Amino acid sequence: MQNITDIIEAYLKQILNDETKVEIKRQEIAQRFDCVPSQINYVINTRFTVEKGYFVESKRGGGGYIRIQKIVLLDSHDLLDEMSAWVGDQLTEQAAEDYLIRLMNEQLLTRREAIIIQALLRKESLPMDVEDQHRMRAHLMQSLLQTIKRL
Amino acid sequence: MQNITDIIEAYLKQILNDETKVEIKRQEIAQRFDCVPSQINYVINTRFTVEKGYFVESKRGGGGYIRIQKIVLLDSHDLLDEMSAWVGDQLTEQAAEDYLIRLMNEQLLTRREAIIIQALLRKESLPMDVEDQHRMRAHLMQSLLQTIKRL
DNA sequence: CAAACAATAGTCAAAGATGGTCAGAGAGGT
DNA sequence: ACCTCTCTGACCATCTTTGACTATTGTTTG
Repeated sequence: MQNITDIIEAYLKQILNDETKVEIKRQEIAQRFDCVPSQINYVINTRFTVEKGYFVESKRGGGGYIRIQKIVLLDSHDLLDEMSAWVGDQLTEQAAEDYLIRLMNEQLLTRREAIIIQALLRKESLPMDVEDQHRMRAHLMQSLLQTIKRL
Repeated sequence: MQNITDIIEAYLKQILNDETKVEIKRQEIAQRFDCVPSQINYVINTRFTVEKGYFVESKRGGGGYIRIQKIVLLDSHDLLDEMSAWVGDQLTEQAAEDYLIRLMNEQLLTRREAIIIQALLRKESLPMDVEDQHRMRAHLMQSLLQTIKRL
């Protein structure tokens, strides 16, 4: 946890523990953490994705900002359908993990269940070329989401 | 106990006596023990395997790391190995179900977990021809059995 | 009001920072 | 000699950091 990305991520998430949203000025944060402004975009693109449950808005020009919000979905059934749409027909290992963590946070899966499924979705469990792995992983995730609905 | 591998192994295990996990930087350790970085991979691949009771995670790039954790093994370890041998590399849907029921009866899986996994092993979840389904199903079952060992 | 200027944020590709793999050389034991 | 385990280094994969260039929005000026 010594790279800037993790530090900035921690900083923003700590704020999000209290507030439901955080609004920043890219340049300001970049200065505070002594990095280039585009670093902030990197943090947001890798740590505050939809898969991880965040919604990001921004505006350029004078008075510009970047706003990050936790997504709160009221109905788990909707969440499952939404996730299903997000997943589509291709899924990387990292994205799969993010979805599982999300399902855990929404208490739709236990930690143990998430760990088991994660293991099944790892590349080592999918003996095929990378393209097919991504398709296979997405397919399994879709089955999972549909199954959870009926549990 | 003169070779570097054994020395590094001892060093890491000594830390693991106090901590439940140890996180290292490959390059750092390699420098401390004056060897090439890939030596560390060798140590991990030969001394900190799942079979020996360790779980290893890593991340590349800036802020990368290698994390080693002790695994608590169940006393059902032997059963799982036996089942693994039985499964082999081909598995029908019915056989998979039987194994899952067995795992439930042994209290190694909850009912919910079994249902979820069964859904993932159904033919509808494995979009490929029957031959490949059987192989894929076996492969996933093997991953499952190995995963249960370290839960 | 339109044009120019200022103030922001976004994109992308290259460079940097790590860890992973693998085949072959080296070492030690039988 | 042969076999197995260890060690090494070239090459690969992945994640992070940086900066030049671009896009958008707000403000000032002619």
